[in-house]
Amino acid sequence: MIKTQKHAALELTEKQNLVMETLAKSKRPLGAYSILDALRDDGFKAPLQVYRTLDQLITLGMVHRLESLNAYTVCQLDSCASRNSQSASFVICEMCGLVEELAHSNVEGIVSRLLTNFDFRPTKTAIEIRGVCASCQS
Amino acid sequence: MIKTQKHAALELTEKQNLVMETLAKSKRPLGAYSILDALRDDGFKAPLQVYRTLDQLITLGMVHRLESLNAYTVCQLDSCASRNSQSASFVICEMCGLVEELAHSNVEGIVSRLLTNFDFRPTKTAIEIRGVCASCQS
DNA sequence: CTTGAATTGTTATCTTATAACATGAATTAT
DNA sequence: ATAATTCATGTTATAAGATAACAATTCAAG
Ligand SMILES: [Zn+2]
Ligand SMILES: [Zn+2]
Ligand SMILES: [Zn+2]
Ligand SMILES: [Zn+2]
Repeated sequence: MIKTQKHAALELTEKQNLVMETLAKSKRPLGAYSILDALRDDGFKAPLQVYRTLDQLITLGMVHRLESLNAYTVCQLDSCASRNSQSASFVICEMCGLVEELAHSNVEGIVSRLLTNFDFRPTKTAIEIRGVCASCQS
Repeated sequence: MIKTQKHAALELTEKQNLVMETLAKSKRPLGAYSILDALRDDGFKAPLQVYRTLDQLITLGMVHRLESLNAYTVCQLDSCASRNSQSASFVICEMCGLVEELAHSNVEGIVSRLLTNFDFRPTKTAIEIRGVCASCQS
């Protein structure tokens, strides 16, 4: 085959594209069952089809799971997909639901500083800062 | 009444004490249903009794929810209860299940630095760093 | 082809969490 | 004191999230 492995990895399957589009269209993170409902007419018939597709996209660093919401959102950065990053940091507005991803570069140093006294090798970091966003503070 | 409000707040109800003891006895975080099973003979008959008690203890800053595990653990610090802190940071070993809480003082500055460009007022921060602990690295 | 591995589909089930309503205790008003 | 209101707790039912187990399909060697 002619395609490089990396190139092939970037070509998403039909199902992966459908989930990406559904998440991208939504302004808010979606639960797996909301995604399922949105894609009932597109070949998704059971939760597992959604969960498997989400797992694939998460492994690619294109989707993240919001742990404190049990919900999923498209990655807002370039750096995650390019490094297949499983780690992501978010601010989440409790009033309007806004979710914004924090740049990777800011987070890395911070994590290692947090761990200075903790002989601990991190593999996956989840930072979720909940509060009130700029426009909801008025 | 003679007791100050603060004093009263520190006196836990029977149910709160039972949940605290159950969590403290366990070396690992527990799910709500595990707590329920452990306390079936002590008056807990439905999930909601556990969830309501957990909510109260979380509000007091004595228990934290581990978002990435859907599980609950006793606070390991003094600072959380004294300030009713809802925010907590943990390292979680993926090999042995060890959970260790990171000191509040280290985290606060870090969060505000993360938010320097993000006109965002944080109310509750969850940091969960997964990886491999010291003893599991051998 | 045939076989075995990997992926996908399907059903059933498990875990986690909350809604809705009932009951009971405590506080306040008449 | 008793009725009315409020607040906490109990109970049942159900929603929402996730996975186990197995069947069907695809696809690449041999
Ligand atoms: Zn990302
Ligand atoms: Zn907002
Ligand atoms: Zn704590
Ligand atoms: Zn360990």
